[in-house]
Formats: sequence, C-alpha cells, structure tokens
Amino acid sequence: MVTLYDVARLAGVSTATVSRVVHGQDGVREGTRARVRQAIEELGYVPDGAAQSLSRRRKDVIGLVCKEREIDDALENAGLLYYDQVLRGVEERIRYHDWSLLITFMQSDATGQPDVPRLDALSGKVDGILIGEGFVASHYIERLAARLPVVVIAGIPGGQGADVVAADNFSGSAAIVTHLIAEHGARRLFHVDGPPDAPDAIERRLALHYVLRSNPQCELIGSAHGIFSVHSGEQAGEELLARHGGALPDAVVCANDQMAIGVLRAFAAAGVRVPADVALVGFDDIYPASLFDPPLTTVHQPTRMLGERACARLLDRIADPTLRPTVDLLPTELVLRASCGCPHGTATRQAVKTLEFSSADLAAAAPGSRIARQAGSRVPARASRQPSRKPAKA
Amino acid sequence: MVTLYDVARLAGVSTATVSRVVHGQDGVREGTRARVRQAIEELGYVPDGAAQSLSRRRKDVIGLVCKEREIDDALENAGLLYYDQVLRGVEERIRYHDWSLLITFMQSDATGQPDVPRLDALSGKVDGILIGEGFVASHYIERLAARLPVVVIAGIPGGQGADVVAADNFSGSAAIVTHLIAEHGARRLFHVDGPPDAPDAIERRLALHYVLRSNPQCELIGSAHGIFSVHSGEQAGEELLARHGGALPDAVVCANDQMAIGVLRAFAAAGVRVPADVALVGFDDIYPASLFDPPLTTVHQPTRMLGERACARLLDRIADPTLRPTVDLLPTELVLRASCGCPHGTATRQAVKTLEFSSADLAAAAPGSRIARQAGSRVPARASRQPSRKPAKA
DNA sequence: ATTTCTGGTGTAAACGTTTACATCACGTTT
DNA sequence: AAACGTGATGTAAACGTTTACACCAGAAAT
Repeated sequence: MVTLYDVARLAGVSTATVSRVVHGQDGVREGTRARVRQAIEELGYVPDGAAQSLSRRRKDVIGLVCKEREIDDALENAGLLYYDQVLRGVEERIRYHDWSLLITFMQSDATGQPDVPRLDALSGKVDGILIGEGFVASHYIERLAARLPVVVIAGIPGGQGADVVAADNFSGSAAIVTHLIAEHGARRLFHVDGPPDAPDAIERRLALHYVLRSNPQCELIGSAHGIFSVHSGEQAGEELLARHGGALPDAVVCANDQMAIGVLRAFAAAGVRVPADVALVGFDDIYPASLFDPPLTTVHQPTRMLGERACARLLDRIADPTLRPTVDLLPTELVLRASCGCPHGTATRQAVKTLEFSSADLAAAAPGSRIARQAGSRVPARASRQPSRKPAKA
Repeated sequence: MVTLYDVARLAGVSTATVSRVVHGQDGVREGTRARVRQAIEELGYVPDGAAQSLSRRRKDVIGLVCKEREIDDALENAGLLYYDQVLRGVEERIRYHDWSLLITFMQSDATGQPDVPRLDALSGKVDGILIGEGFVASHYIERLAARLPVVVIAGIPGGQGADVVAADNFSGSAAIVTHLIAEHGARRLFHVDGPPDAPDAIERRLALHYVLRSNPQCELIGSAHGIFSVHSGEQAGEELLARHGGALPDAVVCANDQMAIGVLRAFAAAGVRVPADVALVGFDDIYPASLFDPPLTTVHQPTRMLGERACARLLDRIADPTLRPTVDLLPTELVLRASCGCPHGTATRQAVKTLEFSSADLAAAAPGSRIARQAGSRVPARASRQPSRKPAKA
C-alpha cells in the first residue's frame, strides 16, 4: 500500500505538505506542488479512507437500511422499485456532497426484532442512518438515534430521537376517495384494507373514514383485510362478490395497487367490468399500474423525493447535531386513469393538497389510535425548502 | 463518542481486555467478561469502524459502481430493475460474510470518461470494487485494478487486471433464434439491432449471424439499429413496415425487450397481429415483458446471480490477491411466452446450454471484431461452484 | 523450596491521516 | 543593524482500534 510517507519521501517533503497538496490548499510553492503531484502520479497514491475518517472524526458515509423482500413473484417484486427509487433520491443528494452510501438489507421480521449486531456494526461505520419503516422496532430505532442522527423513511412520527420523512398518506387517501364520491357519484363503497396495524394502512383507512364522515350520503357496505399482496387482493375480491355480488358497490377502494390488481383479476374472472360495473382504485402508483386494463387510478407516492428529503435532512442533522428531530410529510399526487371511471387514455395528475386537521378530528376518526395520539406532532408538508447547507468540506 | 478507553476505565481493565470481550475471544475470566459487558451496555459502546479498518488493514467494505440512468419514462425505468437485482445478489453474498456495500452511481458518459476523483475516493474506502459495464473506459478500470481487486459485471473480457462476470448473451441469442427457426419454421427474419458497439448488442448480433450461417435455408431480409429504447423500437417497426409491409418477415428478433415492445406498438398501430402475422422476440426478460399482449418471448438474464457470482469472486480475490483474473459466463434461460407463436398462457422456461465454439468460428462470424479477438479468453460457464471460503473473521 | 508451566491481564507500538504549532529563510520596516 | 513580518515547510500529537509481547500470580512438577 502506498502511503503519504512514500509520497513525501519521493518528493522530498514532509507528509504535511503532501496532505496540503492532496487537498488543494494553498500555501505551497508552485515548484513543490508540482514535485508532489509528480510523486503522487508516479506511485498511484490514493489516500486511505479509514485513516482519513479516523483523523477527521468524520466518515463522510451515511447508512441506508432497507427491507429485504423474499417474495419472488414478478408483480410483488414491482415493489422493489420503491426502495430503488428512494435509493436514487438519496444517492442524488449524497453525490452532490461527496459522501458515500452504505447499504444494508434487513430481513423483514414480523416481531420487529432487528439483527442487532449488524445494525450496531453499521452504526460504527457511518455518520448517520436512513432507515425504512416497518421492520425495526421503534425502541431500537431510539437506541440508534441516541448515538447518531437517524431519519426514518415512511415512518410514523413516533419516538423522540429520530426524524421522520413520509408521504402524506392521509391526504392522498382522502383525495382519491373524495374523487370517487364527488366526480363519479359513488355512494356505496367497499374497502380492501391493509393489515390492521401497518402504518400506511392505518393512515389510508383513517382518511377513508374521515371522508365518509363528512359525506353522510355515502355508505361503507363492507370491507376486507388483505396483506398488500396480489393474492390477498384476489381473495378480497372473491369475498366481495360472494357477499355483495347481487348489489355491487359503486366503488372499491384498495389500500395499495397490488391488492387492486388482485381485485381486478377476481372481477375479470367473474365477468364484472371495471369501471362500467364498479369503479376501482389503488394506492402507490407502482410501475405496472398503468399497464393494466383498465389502467389503474391511484395515488402517486413521491418515492424519489422521499429519499432526497430524508437524505438532505440527515446531512443537516449531521452538520448540526443540536437540531431537534422533525416530521416532514411530503405531498402525494392523484393519478386519474380509467379504472375509476375517468375517460380512457387521458391519465391526469393532480397535486394533493395537504389536509390540515385538528387532533380532535383525528381522535374522532379513530379514537385511541396511534395516529390520533400523535396528531399533535403532525406537521404539514413544508413548501419551504430548508436550505440544506453544504457541510464545510475540508 | 464512547471509546474503548471509556469502557476499559469503567470496567477497571485494559483496552486489550475490552477488545477481547468485544470479539468474543476466550482467555478472559468469566467475571471480568461480565464486568466489561456491563460497562459496554451501560455506555452504549459501539466500536468505531474507521479505527478498526485502520488497525486491521481491512475495511470489510466493497464498492459497487452502477450506471445512473436519466430517462424518466416508466417503461425505460423498468431497466432499473437490472441493477436492482444485481444489487440484491451482491448484498445476499455480502451479508453472509459480514461485509458492507458502498454504492455509487455514475453518470453514463458517452466518452467513457468517468468521474475520476470520485472513483479514486471510492477506491480508498473499500477493499474491492464491483463495476457495471459500459460507462467507465477500460483503461481506467485497469488503473483501478492495479490498486485493488476489481470485478466487471456484464463486461467484456477485455483488460488484464479485472475479473469479468457476464451473462452468456451469445448462447442466449443463438437459442432464441434457433427456437424461431426450428420450432416455428421461421425462414425470413428481420433484426432490430442495438447500437453498433454496445457489448451486449455485439454478442447478440453475432449469435444471430452464427445461427443463420448454420441454417442456409433462412434469410435475413433486413435490419435496423435502435438504441435499446421503446421509442427507437417503434421507429424500427415503422421502418420495417414501410420497407417490407407487403411481404412481412416470419419473425422479428429484437436486441432487447424495450425495443420489442416498441415494435409491438408499431405493429398494433398498423393492425399487424403478433404472432399470427409475424413472430416477435426480445431479450432480457424485463419485468413487464410478461404483461403485454401477447406476452413476450425473450431470454432471461440471470441478474441476481450475476451479482452473487461477481461478489463471490471479488471476495475470493480480496482473500487471495494472488488469484489471476478470470472470465465467468453465466447461462441464460429461454422464456417462451406467446409472442413467438408458442401457445398462449403456457410460459415455459428452458435452460440455455452454453455453446462451445472456436476462435475460428467467431472470427468467421465477425472478422476483426473485438469479441473474435478475445475468443481465446472465453471460458465456459463453470458449473463448478468455487468454494467461496469465509474469510477468517477475528 | 525451587522451577516450570499456564491462563489472565496489561503495555505499547503500530495502522495512515490531519493539523496545530514550531521553525526557518528572506524580505521589510524602523 | 536590529526587529519584525510573512510565506513555506516540518514536527509531532492526536484519532480509536488491534495485537505481539511482557508480565504476573498461582498451580503443578521436580
């Protein structure tokens, strides 16, 4: 390994001078600089990152912890694009700052018990951590957050130590349900819900109920819980047909696109036409949503932006550790395709305005729920972009 | 920051003892061990990765350099899944070994001029590098390879310093063309080729010609070059219709799935039916290939395996730097769906056998081509799995 | 009672940078 | 001529680990 000493010896200077040249600092005579450059080139010297980190007390690396999926079905795998997009958002930010990104995939464990040794090891190699929601128990996130800045992506505004950047599921869900009611005259709704305590499912569910509450002329004729998979959506669709086949609902609201696609399959098998017989909407705007027949009306998640914002926030926290953790809700978009009854071939996107509402509203919508308890900490998506100052670089 | 010294002080022992406890080495009395554990827990101590790396002369990190894509069209983005899959393969290997993965995205620059400072910085932070093909000029890869182990994914067996792990494009392409000829009686073919000098396009093109050469009853009635995008495929399809609309070919062979989808669109617009009027095949088996009407017959790339193998090889090279660089060609799979004329709804997969052939064959197929020149270095995919020994862990 | 072993523990020197501070040569000012 | 900048360079002490080696107490062998 070629070290600073080797370069210094060859150029006939001290290591301090070599270091100065490497970092383009001035106060080195032109001739000396040239000699050092020459030596560096000749030896192919590259500074050792570990030694730099140790000396600078800064690693210039952030960690990203993603959830590992096991499912091998192609459609389920479309969900891969989620972290993939987040990743690109993160990387975009990071590159601009000359930092690096350390990636770790973690088993999604139902108990929320993470692989503690691996997380610990990660935390020793980075200056801050970005972590996806839903597979690391929050008390462990707290433990991490006590040691270094942590930003939870798509998380619940839960603990005290970590920042949260999430999509505004509530407003998005409210918007799509409102669209069905206001634009397509839906009155009788069926809900294909997600798992009872999945954070995303909770927010979307609450919004549905919130909108129904404000529209007394409407009625929820039934609901089924799925697990966000196509198959579970298909089952939900069959269940719906068995129970309400005689009098179909006006619209079926699904907690995500995969389940909506499952419902679509069940309907197709039973000869039920979408949207002629019943309207159908999903959530997330996964890539293939636009490819089905009919193309799926859904709510677009700002995945890439999620990554960007989370990363920007993390870098800010690292630069100034005294910053208090915040919650940042990013706006979603309503993507109107044909499955809701909008004209075919005219996909349009509408920005979703963030709903402001009181703790009382939320408590009424879902008394005792986690989100109601946290309504106080809920902050509107900030249009204001906080100037993410470039950390002073050596 | 909590250091080893803090723990040692609190536990009333030396740093050496703490280190021993941290790494579970024996030769520490049970009582002492307990005291140290207690102190670690109390202080929330986590070893500093930078200091460990420096001391051990090993970072336990490998770098992955991916090509950054700019295109925002959803379908083009399906290609994202490519690196995404590779990434998961890599991560799977790495996790097992307790290493970490440092990711970097690089602009795809036509000139192949990489962001040298960023690559250099990366090389100082890792023990080895995995790099995607096609956006870093090979002489620069050589420069990296002189410093540390480098494995090129999907690369050309080019330089002397770096290992190569790639899909066996040649055999895959030969297999799909042979399928069209042998199973569906195709005689008159049209080729929608990729960019003239893209490595993948070259291999696939050579295989097409190789097969035609062995089937004199067949004829290439024309070809068009695209740039691997849907749009360019659409143009190629229109061109085909303009020139050969009166006497359609039996089959259209596309250099990738995106272009095949473009051709499909052009055909649909002109009322040409696939596969009734003409057979159509792609390459890569991108995720949405199965969703089109008709579902696309194509060649599956072992993307995840590519990542796994590349990573395994890199770890081996790191463990034993005296190893000579190798070329590893992974087998592809033929995915028969309906677009080639196979019965609808019965997607089948067939392993593609690696073709063995001589330099003379290749030279004949494409005299003077890069691949012909390198035929000598072409090695068959090894069924033998080299025992990727777990590096001795402290 | 000495010697020899052995297991437990401590000491201190790396590892390759960065950087505050010291030094020095050489002009400028008085 | 002495004192004083000033700009270029060197010195050496961190940074937080790991680990070869030294040391020491007590048990076992003589």
